[in-house]
Amino acid sequence: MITVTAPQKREGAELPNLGLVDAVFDRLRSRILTGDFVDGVLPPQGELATEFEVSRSVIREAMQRLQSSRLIEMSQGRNARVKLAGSEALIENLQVAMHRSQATLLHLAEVREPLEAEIAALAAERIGDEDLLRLHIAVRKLAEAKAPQSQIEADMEFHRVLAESTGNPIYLFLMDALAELLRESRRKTIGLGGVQPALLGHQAVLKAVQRRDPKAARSAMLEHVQAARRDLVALPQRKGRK
Amino acid sequence: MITVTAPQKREGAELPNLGLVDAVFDRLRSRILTGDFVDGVLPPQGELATEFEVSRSVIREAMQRLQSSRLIEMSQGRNARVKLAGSEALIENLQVAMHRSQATLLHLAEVREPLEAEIAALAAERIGDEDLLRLHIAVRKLAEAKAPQSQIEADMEFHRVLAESTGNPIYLFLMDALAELLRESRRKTIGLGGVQPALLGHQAVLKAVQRRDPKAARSAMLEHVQAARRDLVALPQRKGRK
DNA sequence: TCAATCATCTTGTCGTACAAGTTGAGGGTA
DNA sequence: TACCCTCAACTTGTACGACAAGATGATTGA
Repeated sequence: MITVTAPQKREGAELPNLGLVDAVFDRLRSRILTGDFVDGVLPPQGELATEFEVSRSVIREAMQRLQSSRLIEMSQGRNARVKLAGSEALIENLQVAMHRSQATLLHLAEVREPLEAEIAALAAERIGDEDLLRLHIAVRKLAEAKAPQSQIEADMEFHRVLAESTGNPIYLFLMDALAELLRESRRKTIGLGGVQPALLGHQAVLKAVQRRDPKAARSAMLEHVQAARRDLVALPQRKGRK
Repeated sequence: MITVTAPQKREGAELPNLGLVDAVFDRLRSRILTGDFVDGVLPPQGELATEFEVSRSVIREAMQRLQSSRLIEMSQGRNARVKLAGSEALIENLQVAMHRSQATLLHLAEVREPLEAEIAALAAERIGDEDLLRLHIAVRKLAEAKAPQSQIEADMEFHRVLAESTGNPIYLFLMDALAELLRESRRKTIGLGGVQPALLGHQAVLKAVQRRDPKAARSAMLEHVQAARRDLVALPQRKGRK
C-alpha cells in the first residue's frame, strides 16, 4: 500500500521551485567541502534517504551530480567516497568551451604565454629551496628521458613545479587545466624538433630563477613558449607539403 | 508482474564497469554538442528511455549530470532544453577550487594582472571598429552610472569587450569566469575610492587601444588592475581602524 | 595458517504509481 | 471577432519496492 506520496510540504518553503534534488545536492556538497564524512566515505544511499526524508531516487540523482562535479566517486557495491582531485572538472569544461567556441590549440598557446611568463617571474622572486631542487630534478629528467611519453611528463612537471612555487594556488589550478589540453601540442612539437630546444629553454629559465632574476626568467620563459607556438604554427604546413 | 529484470547483457560489452548512466550521459552529451535536438529541446524522458532501452531512472540520472555540467536546463513540466551559456560551470569549479586551496581574492587579482595586460595589448593590435565603438560606450556608461550596481556592470562590460576583441575565445572564457568571482572585489574597491580611479584607468586604456598602441595599452591596463589590487590590500586595514 | 565459501551489505537498474507544473485547444463571454 | 477561462493531455518530479551485481568480512574446511 502506498500512503499518499504527500509529504511534500517544506515548513519554510519560500522557494518552492527548488527541487528536492537540488536541496540534497547542496547539503551533501557543503558537508563534503567542510570535511564531514570520516575517512571520506559517505553513508549508504538508504541511510541518507532516511536522514533527509526523501527517496533513494533523489539521493541517487543528487549523487550523480556530485560525481559529475568531481566531488565524489561512485562504484557499484562500495559506498561513495569523497574525491580530492582538483582540476579535472575544469579541464572538461575547457574542452567543452573550446569545442563550442571553435577555439584551437593556437588560441590556447597564445593564452599560455603571458601566464607562463608571469609565473616564471613570480617564481624567481618567491621560490624556496625545496622547489628549486625539484626544478633541477625536472630539468635533469627531461635531459635523460628517452621515450616521448616520459619527455612530455618531464616537460609538464617543470612547468607545474614553477606554477606551484608562485605560492598562488590559482596559477597552479589554471596551468594544470591548460597543461592537460596542451599535452597534444607538446606531442607534436617534441615530435617535430626533438627535445633539445625545450631542454635549452628550461635550462635558461632555471638559471634565471636560480639567480632570482625575475626579468630574465620572464623573458627566457616567454622565448620558450613562443618557440613552442611557432612550432605549432609550422606544423600543419609541413604536413601539407608531405 | 515483473519479468526477470534480466536484460543486462550488452552485446559488445568489453568495458563492463562503465554503468548505463555513463553511457547515456556520453551519448546525450555528444548529441547536444553536435547540435542535434531541433530548437534545443530534448525529447521527453520516456522517449529517450525507450530509444536507449533503459529505464527512465537512468535517463534522469544522466540528465542530472548534464544539468550539473550546465549543458541542459531542467524544470518540472517542461522538456529539458539545451543551455547555451558557457562559463558558469567553470566559475563553480573555480569557487570549489578556491575554497579547497585557501585561495583568496588577492590571489585572483594577482592572476588577473598578466591576463588583462596581455588582453589590452592584443586588443590594441586586433580590435575592429565595431568593438571599438562598444568600448567607447562602455566607458561612457561607467562615467554616467550612478548606482554602484550599474557601475560594476559597466566596469565588467569594458573588460569583457576588450577580451572579446582579442579574437581568442579562451581569453573571453577565462575572463568571464574570473570576472564573476571578482565582482565582490569590484564592489569593495568601488565602495572604497569611488568610480573615479577606475574611470580614469579605462579612459587611458581606451585611448591607447584607439591609437593601436599595444605597449601603451598594456602598461595602462597593468596600472589599472594593479591599482585595484592595492585597494584590495588596503581594505582590511581600514576596516580594522574603523 | 591460509584459502575457499558464503551471508550480508551496498549500489545499479527496473517498473509502476501518482503529484505537480506546462501547454495548447476549446468554449464561453463581451 | 477578440479575449479570457477552463481543462485535458503531456511531461517532469518523487516515491516505493523488487531484484541483479559487485564488495566485504566472517565462517569454515583443509
